[in-house]
Amino acid sequence: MYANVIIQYGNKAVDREFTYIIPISFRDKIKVGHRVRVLFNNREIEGFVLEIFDRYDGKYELNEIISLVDSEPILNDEMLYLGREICNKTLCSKISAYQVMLPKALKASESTNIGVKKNRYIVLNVSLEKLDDYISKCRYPKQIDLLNQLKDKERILFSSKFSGVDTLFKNGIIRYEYEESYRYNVNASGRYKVVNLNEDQLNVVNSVDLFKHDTYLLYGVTGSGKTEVYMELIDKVLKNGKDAIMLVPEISLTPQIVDRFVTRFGDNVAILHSGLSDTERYDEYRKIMDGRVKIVVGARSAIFAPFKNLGIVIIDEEHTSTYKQENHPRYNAKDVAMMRGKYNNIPVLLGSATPSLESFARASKDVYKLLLLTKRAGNGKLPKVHVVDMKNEIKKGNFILSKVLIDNINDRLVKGEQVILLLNRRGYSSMLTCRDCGSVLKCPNCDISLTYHKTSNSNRCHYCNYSIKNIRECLQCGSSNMKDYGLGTEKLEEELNKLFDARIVRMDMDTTSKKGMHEKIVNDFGEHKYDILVGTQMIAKGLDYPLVTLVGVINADSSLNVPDFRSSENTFQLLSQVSGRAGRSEITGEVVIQTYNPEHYSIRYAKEHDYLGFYKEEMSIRRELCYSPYFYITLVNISSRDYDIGFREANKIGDYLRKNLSNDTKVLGPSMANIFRINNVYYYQCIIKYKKDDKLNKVLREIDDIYKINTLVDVCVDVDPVRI
DNA sequence: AGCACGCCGACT
DNA sequence: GTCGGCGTGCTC
Repeated sequence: MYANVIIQYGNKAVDREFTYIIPISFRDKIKVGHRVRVLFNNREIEGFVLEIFDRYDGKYELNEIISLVDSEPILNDEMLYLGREICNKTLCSKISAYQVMLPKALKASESTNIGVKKNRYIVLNVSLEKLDDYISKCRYPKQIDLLNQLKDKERILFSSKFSGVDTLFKNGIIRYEYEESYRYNVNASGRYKVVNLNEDQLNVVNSVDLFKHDTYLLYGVTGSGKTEVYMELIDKVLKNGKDAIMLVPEISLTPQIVDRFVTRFGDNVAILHSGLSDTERYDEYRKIMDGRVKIVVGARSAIFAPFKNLGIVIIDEEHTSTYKQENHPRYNAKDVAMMRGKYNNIPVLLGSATPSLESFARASKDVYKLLLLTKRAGNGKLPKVHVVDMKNEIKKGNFILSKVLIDNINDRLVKGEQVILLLNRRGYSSMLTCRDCGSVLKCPNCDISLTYHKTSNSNRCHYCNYSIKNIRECLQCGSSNMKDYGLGTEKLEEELNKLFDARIVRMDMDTTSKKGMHEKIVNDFGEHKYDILVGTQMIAKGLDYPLVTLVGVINADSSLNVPDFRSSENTFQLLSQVSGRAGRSEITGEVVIQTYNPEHYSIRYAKEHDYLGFYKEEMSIRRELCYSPYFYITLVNISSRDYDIGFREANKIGDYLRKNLSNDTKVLGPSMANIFRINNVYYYQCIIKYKKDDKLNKVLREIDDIYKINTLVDVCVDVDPVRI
């Protein structure tokens, strides 16, 4: 018997199956999906069995498989299917398609020592008579105490508090029992209660057919109680004896949402997010594998939860780009959800207050089934939105905060209510320029200006992490006449401290990089330890604070000026989402949006809470410019450390695409990428727009094959990119 | 990724 | 003559 094995071994050139002989000793045990140890190129490594067969006609002298790593296969049939589909759709390497589905402890690699934690229990090993006999002769009070405890307890968890336990063990009085334990546990806070659904919510729940595959789009305004709907559906799925996956964006996987699920479903829930250590992640994964939990709540990779009887997949905030992995393999959890939906014949539910144009377009063409929640659950009103034209404010000398916003903040502080301020740029100021020679302080490795961070007194590159401390003089002309431009969260925080006598907390990548800080800020703000929360877009999603009645957006244009065809959509979504943080209880909230483009349609429609209006206008632009959802987009990224080689090869690739793809397919470029140079690597890109092109997959694979052995140029295909 | 094989310059 | 430079190509 033979097995085809795929291994993780550096170069893309070895991303194929290699054949090994299955030794007689485990012929009856080995299955497809098993993790095995093999000798490859004189090194012992791990791989996955993808095929088992009886006859080998090839010409190689084969090695035997050394051993099985685990007693059961790591990849089940569904995962093997998902791996093939992901590889096919995203043009990634085969091995990465399988590895990405697994926690680190279960990946095929050279060595892992992430083990299973076991609890040790002390159990009585002799009859009660013999025990009494032993106690009467024993001179140690601590041992006697322990033995007396064992008289009416089946077992006692081992602890270092005891003494002489090993002596008792050696004397055969007690024995040890071991049991697997899980390191990560969350308990309900008791802050949440299970609420009854209103009529609208019930209608939505009842519209979902749990016994066949369909994709549903739940379009529900902020605060309409989508989470309650999700939980009710999951409850029904559980009652049918099936399991559920619920995806949320990483940054909204806060203790709040976890708490709500644990409150309702207890220890039936596993949590998967990037904050877990490798061992914790492994434990959560094992809870799923072992059937100890029926629900997983998690970020992107939780879509691979190895449930054997999946009943529903729910994707909250479906419009967010975080479901797409931005590095290899570039899979989108939404696509994987559809694959699992079809495979298991179960519903997939996408939910959002601002659905992506792609999803809403599919819903309006009945490809997805549209479900609606048009009212806020507690009959709360959507907040009133003021748009402030900063061009006028600047004339009045208000550079950072407008008068309206200052007045409103003061008003809330007096009333003891809370304020959230969004500024989508971290750091202190966005650039440092010399007033004498006009030069801008730039990253030496990237085509981008350095951001000044006052807390660390350094100028940092947000792309390559380059950092230079304490710049007082211009590096070009030596002048000390330096001026910083642009506004970041640090400077805003400083300004707020000057203007208000309030407790202010800042939440951005810089204040949340330490483990647990994100949760701490979220919790502390929730307990009203602060009055004002300042932050980047990570504050826009999911947070639910009844005391927040004012939301301010400081520079609404920052996401508008990004050169991406989705910048209007992203801006509209961000403004709508952050506005939704205001007035979630009885008190109606207010939102102040500061902008230099008050007439821009994404700001106008966000002001009116008019998703449909925005949708229609944006769709007509997308149609005009041949963008998604009217055309599919695939990006071919070409990068090189050598400017000329990159340019030459990018042009070759552009020509090749134009020559070999269908006539109705449009190939743009190559052009220089948005940021041309990052870490001294030059980036070019070709954009492919198509409605249907049977040749595309084949042509892209050809290009991939040619360049996978080229060490000077890197070619990376991104199907359905979320960013251009 | 490693590691071997292979074909040309400066050395005991 | 040989030791070793790292370019190319293979790994079951």
